[in-house]
Amino acid sequence: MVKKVEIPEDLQQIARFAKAMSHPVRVYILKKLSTRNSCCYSGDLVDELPIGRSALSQHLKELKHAGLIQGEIEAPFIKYCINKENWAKLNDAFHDYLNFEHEEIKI
Amino acid sequence: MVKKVEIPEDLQQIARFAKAMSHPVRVYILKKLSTRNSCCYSGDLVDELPIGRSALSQHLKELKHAGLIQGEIEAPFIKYCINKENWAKLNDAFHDYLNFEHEEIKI
DNA sequence: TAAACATTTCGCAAAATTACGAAATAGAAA
DNA sequence: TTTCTATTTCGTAATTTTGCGAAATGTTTA
Repeated sequence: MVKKVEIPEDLQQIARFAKAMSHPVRVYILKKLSTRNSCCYSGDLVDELPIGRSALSQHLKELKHAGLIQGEIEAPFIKYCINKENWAKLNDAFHDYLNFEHEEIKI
Repeated sequence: MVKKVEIPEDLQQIARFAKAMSHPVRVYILKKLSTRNSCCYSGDLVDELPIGRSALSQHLKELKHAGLIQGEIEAPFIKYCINKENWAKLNDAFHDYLNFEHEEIKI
């Protein structure tokens, strides 16, 4: 008897978060913004990273769309910061998914 | 003065691990195999999951290629298990990357 | 107002991902 | 040996990802 399973929402959420982190540039940006609550401008990143402005812009858009960062207009710049609430959700989700305690089941 | 940065290896590794986890089916498989050191067959998975055999096979191949699972022939089946060593590396990498302690810098 | 600046959006192309069914492979059972 | 079973590989197609340069947007400065 076959019992097809709808993949649980928490695992689907892990996959969405993982997808947001599946490119080195996005991992770099998230690391930078999540460390010491720092923020930065697109221009800072384009100077550091080995990609052009429009490609960077798309990565920022994707992270924004995933809810992991947010941009605040500080003309003529846009200041990007981590979205603390959702970053915490990502942390919690991975914490639950991975077994950091490495607990062994003891009988 | 522009200082282009080569993205550090540890962040690139996070991106590779995240990519392996960027599809719900693969998240499901890793969860299943990493919990209670269980192993399973391709046939078990294809009965549970909403994809066909060949698509599943490709996901298994991808996880194998990422080093996260390994297959052992147990004819006529192939028994898939988590690769404990690399799964531990993934755990450590995410543990370092994410800030699970949520420590605040206190002055 | 015009020129300069920061960033995004558009249009495009190359490459990767995802999925399927058919065919291939390999071992087990008859 | 032939047949069955479990799984993978192949060929193909649709979709997504990634990146670039050019053009557009909006703001500041001259």
